[in-house]
Amino acid sequence: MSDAIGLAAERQEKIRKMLKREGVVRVEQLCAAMSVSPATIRRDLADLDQRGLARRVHGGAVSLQSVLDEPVFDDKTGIAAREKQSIADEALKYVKNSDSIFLDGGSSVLALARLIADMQGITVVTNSLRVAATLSSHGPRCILVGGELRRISQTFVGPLTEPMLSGLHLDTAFMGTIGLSEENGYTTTDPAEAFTKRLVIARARNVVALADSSKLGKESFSHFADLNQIGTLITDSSADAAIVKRLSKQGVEVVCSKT
Amino acid sequence: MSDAIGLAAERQEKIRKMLKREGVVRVEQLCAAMSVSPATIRRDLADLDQRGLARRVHGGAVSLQSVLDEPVFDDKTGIAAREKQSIADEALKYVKNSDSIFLDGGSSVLALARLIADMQGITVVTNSLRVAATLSSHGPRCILVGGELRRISQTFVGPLTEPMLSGLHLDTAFMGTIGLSEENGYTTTDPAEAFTKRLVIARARNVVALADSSKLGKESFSHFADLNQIGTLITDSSADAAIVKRLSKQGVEVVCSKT
DNA sequence: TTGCCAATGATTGTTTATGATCATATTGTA
DNA sequence: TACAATATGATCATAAACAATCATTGGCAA
Repeated sequence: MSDAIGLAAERQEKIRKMLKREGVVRVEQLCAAMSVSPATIRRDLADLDQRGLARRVHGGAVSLQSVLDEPVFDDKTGIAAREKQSIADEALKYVKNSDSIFLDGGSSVLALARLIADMQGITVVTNSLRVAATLSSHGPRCILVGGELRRISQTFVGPLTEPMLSGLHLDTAFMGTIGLSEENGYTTTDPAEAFTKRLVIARARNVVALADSSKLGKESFSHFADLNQIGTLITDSSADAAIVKRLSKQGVEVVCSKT
Repeated sequence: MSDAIGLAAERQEKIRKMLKREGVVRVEQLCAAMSVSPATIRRDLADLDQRGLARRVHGGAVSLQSVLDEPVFDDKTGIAAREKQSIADEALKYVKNSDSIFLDGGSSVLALARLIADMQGITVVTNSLRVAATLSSHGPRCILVGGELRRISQTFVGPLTEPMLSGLHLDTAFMGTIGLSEENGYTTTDPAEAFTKRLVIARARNVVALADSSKLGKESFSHFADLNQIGTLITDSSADAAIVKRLSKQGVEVVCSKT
């Protein structure tokens, strides 16, 4: 009370300043700096995390800025890493021995690629530089579909992928997506990316979509699949139950990984 | 506990920094740097490995960046990186604006790719994972020829490359080689690798071979080009003068980079 | 004043991170 | 090859941080 900082907004502003300056703050440190209890600081941090102004970690919080100065791609993997990991764990059950599978460039799919790096006896076809790099030193047979490098997604896309894909047979294709809505189905940002996704879907016996719950109900620019073209959707347990139910009614097998 | 770094995120950030700077870190070294137990460091490293931000190895971890960027596989011959660099410098003179060029998987060629990463206005076609990784964040247009991953050379090879290459036009192809002899021409270790090299040569208007002096007079298993199929050979100044002279007489333009 | 409300602090049981121990696996060396 | 040295993963105990709950405080209006 003596020199305690009264207003919540005032404290949070100060926390943000410290975060910006130091990158990391501890609960304990903040308590001392503002003469308030740990409970209050935790509430403030939870609030900041909720509003996307900081990232809560055990013991304190870290600046989003320090996460953001890395390549665009790594951010995506960092943000909902836990959900993506659990989605990947679930997806692994759809990989059978001696299958040939396709992995595209989504971050959940990349998490799956890491699990697959320890397998043998399957064939991985991919258009993702990151997947190929993950499997570069060891892992199952790896075939990369050529094409033009799209830097933002680190994938190879475009019409050049066609002649190569047309010669391949795929058991299961695992695909990420940017948006998934009941009206427009599966959508992504780039037409060239969508083109390649459509080719893959056409050649795969089964298609499994990996989409964390933030993708549900979203729409992006370029359509690449209708709902009924993709047999299985794996998402996380935070998924909106109403949407999941309606998708199920439309014949999509929806799997929610446990968090 | 005294000056131990408290937050896991903070430690991992620091580990990544060290990895970026040094390429390799050891558990012991990290324990000392942050005053925590080996168990904690191992957990951090396992976490980073899981998230694809580092690669765990016995005794510590290595940077993923270095795995893809560093030409670790070229010093069995004892040829210094400096010579390969000077060969690459020389080769750069054969790249003209608005060209489309091919870069294969040799280590001298990789050195050339690093120089080209700062250029614009050309198109790079490659079958090398390392070249693609080098150009992944920025650089000229990059097209990767698909195929099956050959781990030892980190290239994509085999019959699958054919449909893709057959649609492309190449101004200049820059190629490494394992052996180069007057009797057998250019040779490499792997038939699948040779197959792809032949395809490229057939589609390129000019071919420039990059071969450090240790390759001259050597022979490997699989033939991919006759001497007269490759117009220019760039080697280093330690090259055997007699061989160089005889090659020149056979119509090959031989360039020796200055050390 | 009285009563209400929002914010804070304290208490509780639970979860998470850490370090120590030990059996096993890996690496380097004779 | 066999051996020694080291690194490792698994397990457990401990301590710290946590979420949930409830009590307290102080401000404000009727």
